[in-house]
Formats: sequence, C-alpha cells, structure tokens
Amino acid sequence: MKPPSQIKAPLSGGGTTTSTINDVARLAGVSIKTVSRVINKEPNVREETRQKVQEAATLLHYRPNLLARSLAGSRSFLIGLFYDNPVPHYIDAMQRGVIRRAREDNHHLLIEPQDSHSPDLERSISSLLATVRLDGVILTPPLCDMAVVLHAIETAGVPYVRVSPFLNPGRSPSVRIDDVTAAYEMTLHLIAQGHRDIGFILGHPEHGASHLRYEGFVKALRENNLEPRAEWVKQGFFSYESGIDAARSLFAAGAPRPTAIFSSNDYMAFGLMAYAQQIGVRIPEDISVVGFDDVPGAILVWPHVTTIRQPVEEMAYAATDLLLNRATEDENGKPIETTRSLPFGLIVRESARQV
Amino acid sequence: MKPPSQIKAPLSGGGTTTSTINDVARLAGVSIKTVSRVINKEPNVREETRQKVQEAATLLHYRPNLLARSLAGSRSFLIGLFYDNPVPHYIDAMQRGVIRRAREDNHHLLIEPQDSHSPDLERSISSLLATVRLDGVILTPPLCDMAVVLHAIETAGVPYVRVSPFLNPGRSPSVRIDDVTAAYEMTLHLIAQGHRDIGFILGHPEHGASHLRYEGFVKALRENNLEPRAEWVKQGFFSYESGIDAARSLFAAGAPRPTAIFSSNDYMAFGLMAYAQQIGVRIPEDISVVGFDDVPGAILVWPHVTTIRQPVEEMAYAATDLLLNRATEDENGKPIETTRSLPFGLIVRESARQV
DNA sequence: CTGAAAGCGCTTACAG
DNA sequence: CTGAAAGCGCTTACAG
Repeated sequence: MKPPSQIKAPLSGGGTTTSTINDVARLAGVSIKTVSRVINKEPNVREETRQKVQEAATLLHYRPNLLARSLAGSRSFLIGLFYDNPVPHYIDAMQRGVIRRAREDNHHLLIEPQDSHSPDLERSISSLLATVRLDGVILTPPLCDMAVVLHAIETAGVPYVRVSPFLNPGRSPSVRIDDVTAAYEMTLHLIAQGHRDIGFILGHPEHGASHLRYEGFVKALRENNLEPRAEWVKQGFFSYESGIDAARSLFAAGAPRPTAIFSSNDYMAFGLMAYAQQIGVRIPEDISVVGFDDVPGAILVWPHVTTIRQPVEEMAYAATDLLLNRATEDENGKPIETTRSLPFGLIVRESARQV
Repeated sequence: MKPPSQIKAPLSGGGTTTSTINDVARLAGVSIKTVSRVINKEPNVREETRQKVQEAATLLHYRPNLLARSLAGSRSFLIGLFYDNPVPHYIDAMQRGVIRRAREDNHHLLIEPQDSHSPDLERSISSLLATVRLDGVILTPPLCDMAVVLHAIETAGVPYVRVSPFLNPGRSPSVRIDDVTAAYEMTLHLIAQGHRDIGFILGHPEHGASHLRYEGFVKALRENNLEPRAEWVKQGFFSYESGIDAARSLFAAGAPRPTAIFSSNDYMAFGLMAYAQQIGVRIPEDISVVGFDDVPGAILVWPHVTTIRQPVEEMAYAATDLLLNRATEDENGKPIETTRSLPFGLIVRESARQV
C-alpha cells in the first residue's frame, strides 16, 4: 500500500521528495495525461484546464523528471560533445556555445573527451551511445574526420553535426569558417606589406584545417606570381614546441631567411617568436610573424600577434542549432547537406609589418 | 502484441535497435533479475549461470540503459560540475580530473556553468536538481562559497564536494591546497632574494583564495619584522585588466616603488608586466614580479613568471573520489568533515630575482 | 542461488 | 477536449 503522496516539505536533515506528475494530476483533479499535455505545451487542452494544471504544478514546484521522460519518450534532452583537443580555450568556447543554445531548449550537455589515438575508440563510442541515449552529438577535429567515429555514431542512429570537418563534407551537417579564404586573406595582407619571401609552418596533418590553410596560402602566392619555397615550408603539429622546432630549422645558420612567416596557428607562432628572441632575431623588425586562431595568449606575448579570429563559440552555437532544429534530416531520415560558414576576422596587431 | 525481439542487425539507413535486459535473459534462459545480478556484479549467482549470462550479453552487445537504471534505482551515474570561472585553463583541468575519476566508476559528467550574479541562481539550481537527478555535484569558487547555492543543493539532498572553499569549511567534504602556506612560501622566497619592500595585488574579493593568499603574505612579512604598506597593496579582480590598473597606481609618478610585487594570480601579473614594459620599467631588473596559479601563459610572457603551481586536475580527481566513495556521509547521512589538502609547487622562473 | 511482481515517472498510441 | 492502459528498461523488495 503506497501512502498518498501529498504536498511535500523538505525533510529536515536533507533530502526532499520531489513531486511527480501524479501529484500534480491529483491536485488539479485531472489525469496525468492532461498534465503531460500542459507541460509539453501540446494543443487540445481547454484553457481552464490548462490553468488549473499550471497552478497545481507551480504550487508543488513540479519539474518533470528528465530520466523518466527520456525513457518513455523519444528524446533525452542530452547533447554530447566529443573532442580530443589540447587547447583549453577552444574547448571552453565550444562548450559555452553549445550550452547557450542547448539551454534554450532545456537540454543539457554531457562532455565526452576521447583519445583519438585509442585503438578502442570505435568501441568506446558505440558503448557510450548504447549506454546513454543522446539527442545528438557535436564533433570537433580531429574526431570529426575519423571514419570509425562517424561509423559508430551513424550505426547508433544518433544525429550529429560536425565542426570544421575536412573529409566527406556532405556526410553530415556542419559548421565551419572558410579556412582557405582566411589564410588567403592573411597572405594577401603580408604581400600588401611588401613581403615576397614568405615562410609557412604547417599545422597538424591530422587536422583538416592544416591543409586548407596551406591551400589558401599557396593560392594567394600564386595569384601574385609567387611560389612557396620548400625550404621555407616546415611541418608543425600545432604545439608551442613544434613552433620552436620549425623556427630552429627555418633560422639555421647560413640559410637564407624569409621576411615573413605565416604560422598555421598561434601557439606555433609563440614558439617561433620565443626561439627568435633567443637567437637575437627581432620581430617584427627582422621578420614578420602571423598566426591563426587568436587565442588569448596572442595579446600576452610581445609583440602582439597578427592573426585570424575564429568565432568558435558562435560555431558551437550554430552547430547545436542545426542539431536541435533537426534541419539535419530529409523526409527519409537521411542527413541533408547543411553547412553553415561563419565569418572570420583578420586581426592586425604588431607582429607583422611593412618590409 | 509485441514482436519477439531477437538478435538485431543494424537497420540499413541508420538506427539500430539496441538489445535490452530482456533479450539477454531470453538468450541465456534466465530471468531478467539474474541478468541484473550479473551485470551489477551482485553476489549469489552460480558461476555457470554467470558465464551463460555473460556470453549472451557479449553476443548481443548488451549495454545497460543508463536512463532506465537511474529511474528504477538510486543512482544516475551522472555527476554535475557547477562553476562560474572565466579561466578556461582552470575549467579544463577541473573537467579532466573529474572525468578521469568518474569514468573509473562508469559515471558521466554534466557541466553546468552558472552565473553567480544571477538573482535566479538558487531557483535555477533547485530546478536543475529536480529535473535531472545527479549522484553528486562538484562546486568550485566562487559558487562553493555562496549560501544560496549550498542551500539549494542541500535541500535537494544531493551530495556535494567543494573545491577550495573559504566559508564554512566543515559544511561539506572539500579539496584544496594550502593557499596561506603557498603565499607564505612565495613571500619567503622574495625575502630570501633580499626584497624588503614588497607590494601585493589582492585577488577578487568574492574568491576565498584572495584572502588566504594575502594572509600568507602578511604572515611571512611579519615573521621577518616587516609590515605590508597600504600604498603598495592594491585591489585587483584576478583579471589582466585589473593588473594593469594596479600597476598604474603602483607606478604612479613620484611615488616610491617596492622592489618586488606579489600578484595574487598570474593574469594580473601579466597585466602588470605589460604596463611596466610600456612605461619603461624593466622586469626583473627594476622590479621583481611573481604570480600564482601557473597558467599556461606564464611561460609565454617574457620574462617567464615565477609562480605557484596548483594541481587543479588532481584536486578535481580527489573531489570526485570523495563523492564516489561516499566517504562523505556518516551513519546519519550527515556530511562528515573531510578535507584533502594537496601539495602545491613553487615554480621559480625569471620574473623575480635577487635585489 | 533464482525469479515473479511491482514500480520508478513519464510518453505513446488509442479510445471516447 | 480528456483519460485508461500499456510500456520504456531497468531495480527494489520479497518469496522461495
């Protein structure tokens, strides 16, 4: 025999009994189905009934239990953010953007950092998706370009949106900036400053943006009858340390030096600048340096770094918007090609100047 | 009539039917209760039965549905991280630590950034906790020192652990470093370098650490027969900009200057250093500067900043450990005073030197 | 050592 | 416009 559950007072000593849909129904004198209708703003409820239910719900501080809704219904109100990115600033902005949009629809965010090099990656994602039903997943590089990741998510039948994907652009909805054009404009900026001998530090090869940025660089060069010189194009991995390494080989004794260096991201530019300072190469007097991303450190180092601003938080917001609007599937439930390209910004500071 | 659910193949076109406890029970020829026992590693199952169930589960790729477990049982496998902190590096480290420990027990992390200045804070937390049942909550400054926040969580009866709390230390289990001693040792370090005239930039007054760090500073001074000088103690707010403001008033024309400045965190030290550079004050030649936290930027600026390293990720791990071990309640369900204090590190770099 | 029943708090499909 | 029944996939008490 279940004791009638009435209006609850907080139990002294912690622990409250929360009221349920049954409590509201009883107090309002309707069925739980009607309460459900009111809570979910379904049509076909008499205004008077609606008010009665509303009042009862307010009085009891009723909040629908997410877990129960998920189990019974088709939505979980949970969004998953999968990433493997060592840059806190990027992750932070992503999370803010996703949460801002998710909250508009009463969704919550589960963060699921993954090790993109784990041999178990696919199994761990499949297992995760079987364990906790998610309404959708947001994927950032490099995960968004990994076949096993996409396969696991598609197999589970969970909608997903990718941020800055490189491979299979039409495979899912996505959000990006135009990395090619951004790098193109940055290169044009250097050329406009009189630079002809421009070096380039490539990004991590597993990140699609690395290739796109280099593509934009080369495009701008060629349009100006210039060619990238192999000895001035160095492989980096997006890290501070790899920027130092690139600088070391770029500034090798005796070798001819470019007058400007375009680093595929800011951290490598920082490493490069630190190394330059150590060996007495002045920036921007001796060499101009530009980066990409506009991380917070860009105005911490001296000189402040000329760079490209990527609206990461807005990209995350847009990705979540695509997910929640379900503007992602056609009538057959197949993902439709939806790509939102957001504006970037060329931020001119002091690390590059007229040659 | 429900069609018998058998071994499932991925539906072409996306969407798999996942197998349930019923499928496993049927295949193994046992009741669902027995499957439940095996999955939850409960005792009293014949080894032979256990194996049969295990095999069936493996064959069907069975993963217990988290939502169903939560609804039926007393655990949700969800941990909430509440914060309102603008420093990405800190949040990132917190999240990593929590997730690392949470995964050991198959828990997931829901992140719930809050606006600590919102008038709705208490209601929004209460509502959140009523909506999604959490197994526990981790609280960081400044939220961990807000009465309304603690009240909302306690009323909901959800266990919580605080990181670096200042107020009511015994009110809940917590994890911290000894900010007083850290600041004390840093000050001693400066004194050992011959500094007697030491300025101090206070942290944000809403963060408990601000007061503790100042306390350690004063303690070290007094033990050496020194006194803080009011005109050299400036209010800051943990931000880069507030460091600039502090520097501006500290370096006001004509005023006597300290030989060293202890900034309550690194960002303010960065602001201070940038301002110093602008007005031609050399660091560390003219003035030594030290910070606190060891954020990534500390080795980006020049000179690299002498600072205190806080093991944020380990603190988060420890906090989650306290939560999951339930070493947090006594036999009456009241929280027991458990505080773990983790070691900090004095990181000596180039921004401070012998006077 | 094992299982049948009830129930967690909702939504879904139906019936009226 | 409203409701009674069934069921989501588990766990909790109980019974044997």
